[in-house]
Amino acid sequence: MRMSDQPVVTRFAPSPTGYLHIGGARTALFNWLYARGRGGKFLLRIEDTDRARSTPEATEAILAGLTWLGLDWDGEAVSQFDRAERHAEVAQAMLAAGRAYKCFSTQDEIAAYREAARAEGRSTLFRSPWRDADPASHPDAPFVIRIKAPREGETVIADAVQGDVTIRNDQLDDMIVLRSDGTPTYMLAVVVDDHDMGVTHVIRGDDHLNNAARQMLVYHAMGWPVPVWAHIPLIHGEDGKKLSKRHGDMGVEGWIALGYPAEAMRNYLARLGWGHGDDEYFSTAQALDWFDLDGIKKSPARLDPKKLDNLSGQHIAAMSDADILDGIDGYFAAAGKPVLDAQTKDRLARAMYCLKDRARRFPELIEKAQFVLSDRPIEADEKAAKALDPVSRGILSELTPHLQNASWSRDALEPVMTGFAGAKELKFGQLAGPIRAALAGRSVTPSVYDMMLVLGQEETLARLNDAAG
RNA sequence: GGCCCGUUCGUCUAUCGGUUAGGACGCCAGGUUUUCAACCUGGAAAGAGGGGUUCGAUUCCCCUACGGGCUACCA
Repeated sequence: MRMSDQPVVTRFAPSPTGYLHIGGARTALFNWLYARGRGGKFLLRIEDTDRARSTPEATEAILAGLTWLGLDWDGEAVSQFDRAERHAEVAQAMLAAGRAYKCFSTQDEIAAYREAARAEGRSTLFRSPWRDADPASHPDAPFVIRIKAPREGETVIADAVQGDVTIRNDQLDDMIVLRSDGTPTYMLAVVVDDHDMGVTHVIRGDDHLNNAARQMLVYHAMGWPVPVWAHIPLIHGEDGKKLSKRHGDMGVEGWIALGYPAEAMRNYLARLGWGHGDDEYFSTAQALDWFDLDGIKKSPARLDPKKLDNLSGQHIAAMSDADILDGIDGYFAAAGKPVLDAQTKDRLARAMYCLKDRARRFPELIEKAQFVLSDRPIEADEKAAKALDPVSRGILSELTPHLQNASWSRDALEPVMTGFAGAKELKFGQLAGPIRAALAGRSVTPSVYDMMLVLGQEETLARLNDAAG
């Protein structure tokens, strides 16, 4: 039975040495989409074998990032470090089977070997003298276990994204699988874990493409079925270079703090390096339905915040009020602002219908919601203050009586307002500006009618009178 | 240095030998408009370079250039 015929099992295997960055998030998303879209399993493994660089905080940040993105995993996250015994066991098994050997070369000897090789222009791959040594000649000294790599022929990686990638076996060295302190190396650990976890599809960054050839050695040595590989291109910054701090290489919490909803991030990330015809804006359900390995591009993609903004605006407009409120909660938490209290939420909810389709990110929505979040007296910002010059204030004081007896609906208000503007020979804009300033203290707001409706007659008149002075 | 991968408008991409090389974001112009967001119409904008193969190449092959990755007792 081929791996590709079994129920799909994918995994995301980050090393907890920092936050979950955008590239990792996309890798996780691809794995999640592939598995979930096929009724398969999506597993999580924390590659924490590098004790010096791994931190629990990083693990927490990664889990939090995945959770925010809505990428749920099956079962408990596996700690690679906890499985060290099993890894060592496999190394011993390969040793016993003659597929691996003890190497007593010291690090100094190896370094010297490489230096000489480089000087002579030879391959710097280390060729251990212990590969075929008689066990009887083994000294009583520290050793590592190296796998016996073939030196003839070639290894073909049948990659679902990259196609067949052929590596000559003389490019492979006898990599170390077990260190002298008895701990496993990454190359051994990934293979053992992927095998034990039943992973059928390994979807990961193409920085691992060459490693796949080395890892295949372990599969072969153990007689294990090789998973389907899919090495996806890395994401680059706006300048086409590797992601840097300047160019979007922040943790997902950074994107949350910028005010993007999770569904927008999923949409945008999925669209980066993967495509489904001309579809740009789509739901997670559609992505689940459409996602496939053969739609993945082979070239790296760059981040485009403008496009993310555009998609984000479309998603916010389409989200339910409750989802938006939840999203804003997350945004406030990530941005280090106080959580929304019930009253604020209630106010936002009342105005949501006229806010959601005019904001691309949550901060923009909050900014436009100031009219309903603020209480009297309304403080005008600089631009709004300008709109409240003496002439405008006069206009407002003339307007209020007309609103006093108006019935409070858009249909009723509209003729009153336009009639007033017409009588005063004002363009509607000349009237709307001051009203906007009086009601919101801002120059950028939802439509004046919506604000009046949301605020109610009493509050509207009070604010108008406040401004009219 | 060696090996591997990549290269279509500024960006994300479509095209799976024959297209006026399509779409989206962004940009420019105009329209709509009470601000913003949005919307409508139009526009500029691409096959890295060079060789092949072929009746015909963006598409297949080779070389070069550029970009990226791997080459650890890191993951």
